[in-house]
Amino acid sequence: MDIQNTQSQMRKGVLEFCILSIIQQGEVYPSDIVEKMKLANLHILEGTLYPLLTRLKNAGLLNYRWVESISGPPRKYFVMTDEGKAAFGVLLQTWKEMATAVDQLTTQKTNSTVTSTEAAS
Amino acid sequence: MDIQNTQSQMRKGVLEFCILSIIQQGEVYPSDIVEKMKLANLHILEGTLYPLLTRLKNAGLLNYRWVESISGPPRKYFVMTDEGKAAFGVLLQTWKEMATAVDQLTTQKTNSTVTSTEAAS
DNA sequence: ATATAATATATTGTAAATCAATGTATTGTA
DNA sequence: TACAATACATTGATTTACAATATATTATAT
Repeated sequence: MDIQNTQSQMRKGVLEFCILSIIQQGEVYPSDIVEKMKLANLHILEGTLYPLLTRLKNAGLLNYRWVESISGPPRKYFVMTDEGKAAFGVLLQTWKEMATAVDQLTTQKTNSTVTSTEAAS
Repeated sequence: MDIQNTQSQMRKGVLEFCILSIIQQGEVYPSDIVEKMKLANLHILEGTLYPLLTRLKNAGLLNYRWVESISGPPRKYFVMTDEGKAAFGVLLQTWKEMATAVDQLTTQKTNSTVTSTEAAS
């Protein structure tokens, strides 16, 4: 239990949301996603990404198509389904609301000490 | 794998950060925390909160003191340690950076389709 | 007095998900 | 022919939130 753990927890929470966002912006294959996430300082490993994409695909939010590559094996390019787009809209709203709530919660002023008399209520 | 799961993941990620924030604002006991989190639409259950507080206490970020209550058993009021305040400062910075990164990532424009020729690089 | 309700701290077992490590397959290059 | 690079994928371990339940204290109702 250290700070780094809490920091990574924070990043984990938005992983799926960010990945859906990246795919919504255009077709990508897993390495693209890793790279884009890295640029946003939200690192994700392949061992995390592949099962996650499979989950999202099985949930009907994503589809993929094979695209041949000259420099290696074929790639799975992922695209959003209509259901995925709708889900992303919901998550965007959730994110905005949560970010607002967290900002409010974390920028309030300090309170005073509690006495045992006040603890009576 | 549904949207609600992703939503709750998102909220989980900021749990510790928000709880540290609440305690930093003044002494509270667990029920206070549950209530304040509820007001921010970030629900947390006691089965989650107690182990979490114990973890934070063992990590040296929190301390507590017993305060007698007239209406029931004594309460554990939690306070931040100096180490906890420092950790909260770091997390606040992490949150701000992450929120900015996520906002940027999720408000970009849509790209075009990838051709197999472009997949050569 | 005794039982019940309310409050409060705490633990246990389960399920989900990330990560590190590794595996499998394909293509290009030495 | 062997090796390196690229890419998809799985496995085992660890963490952790949750639901359910346990334990204890105080107030209230009968």
